[in-house]
Amino acid sequence: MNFSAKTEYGVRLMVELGRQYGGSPTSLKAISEAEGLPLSYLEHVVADLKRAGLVEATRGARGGYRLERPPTKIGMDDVVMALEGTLAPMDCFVSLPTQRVNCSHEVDRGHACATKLLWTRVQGGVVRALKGTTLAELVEFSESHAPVAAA
Amino acid sequence: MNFSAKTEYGVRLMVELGRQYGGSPTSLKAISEAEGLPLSYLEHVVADLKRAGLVEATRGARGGYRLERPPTKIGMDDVVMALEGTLAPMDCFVSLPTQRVNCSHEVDRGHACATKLLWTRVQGGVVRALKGTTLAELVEFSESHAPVAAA
DNA sequence: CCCTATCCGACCTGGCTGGTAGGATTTAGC
DNA sequence: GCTAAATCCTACCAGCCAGGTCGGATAGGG
Repeated sequence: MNFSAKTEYGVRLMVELGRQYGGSPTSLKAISEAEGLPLSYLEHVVADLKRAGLVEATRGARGGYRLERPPTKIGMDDVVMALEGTLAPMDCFVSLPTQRVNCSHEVDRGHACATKLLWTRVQGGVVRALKGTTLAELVEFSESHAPVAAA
Repeated sequence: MNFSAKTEYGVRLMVELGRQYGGSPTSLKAISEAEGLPLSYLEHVVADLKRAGLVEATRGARGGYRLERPPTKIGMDDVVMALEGTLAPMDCFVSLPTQRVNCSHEVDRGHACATKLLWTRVQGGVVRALKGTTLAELVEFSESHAPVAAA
């Protein structure tokens, strides 16, 4: 069970933007330097976030990115979903837009696949944990634990 | 976020063994045929389960595998952990044997990595979901949903 | 205009996952 | 004791894709 590094980067990026919320847009360059992440890769990451409507861009000089909504209104489930594409713990586990989750090898032979029950519960646990955490919390957490705020 | 196919196979295998609990050992061949999984790969899978003390083997003709404990005493966290190796949602997220979980880039620059809070919660959710599910439940589920028990 | 940004798509590559192969060892049944 | 049916063990392989790079187009501020 592993979230991708892309997701880690994306979350870090969002936290960084959350920290600047209300101010002028933050450039990717600044973020990449602050977090020590490859700039060119961050472009892809932020593209996902933008597509999901979590972030808005200002082009041109002195441009950059800003959050679309206040950090308190951003659930981490949205963020992770945008980056990860899905929250299914198993490939066969597709949750159609309007439907409930369902496993592709539903009743593939005699008996329904038992793993379905398990993955449903796991997914539930993950989603609950993510939904119950807002970006604002992470921002606050990172700030309260900052040891020496830039010497 | 994805569990490996190996884990899926392993869980299916355990369910199959759970179904036979109390009887004579079940051979991998039988399981591979029942579940439509490659026999030679199952050998690797079952090796993990054995190493974790979940399953015991009888060698030789008419041999096979049996559960070490009754299905009601087997939490799915043990099973998945044995197969997956770890339940950390991020690579940097190592839980040392005797210690608490901790992220390798702890206080890697100015501020503690905020993602730690998030991954801790997610992991908690997953572990809770797994721990709260026993193999017995899955066995029962798969049996109760069996439509036509072998025509 | 020029510098700084976002934007966009093509491309590359190492490692990991899922799977195979082959042989050694153990044991039940005849 | 042979043989067949199993587990066991180790080495190998192939494809996929995550993570990362690059080049260039577009947009906007000073």
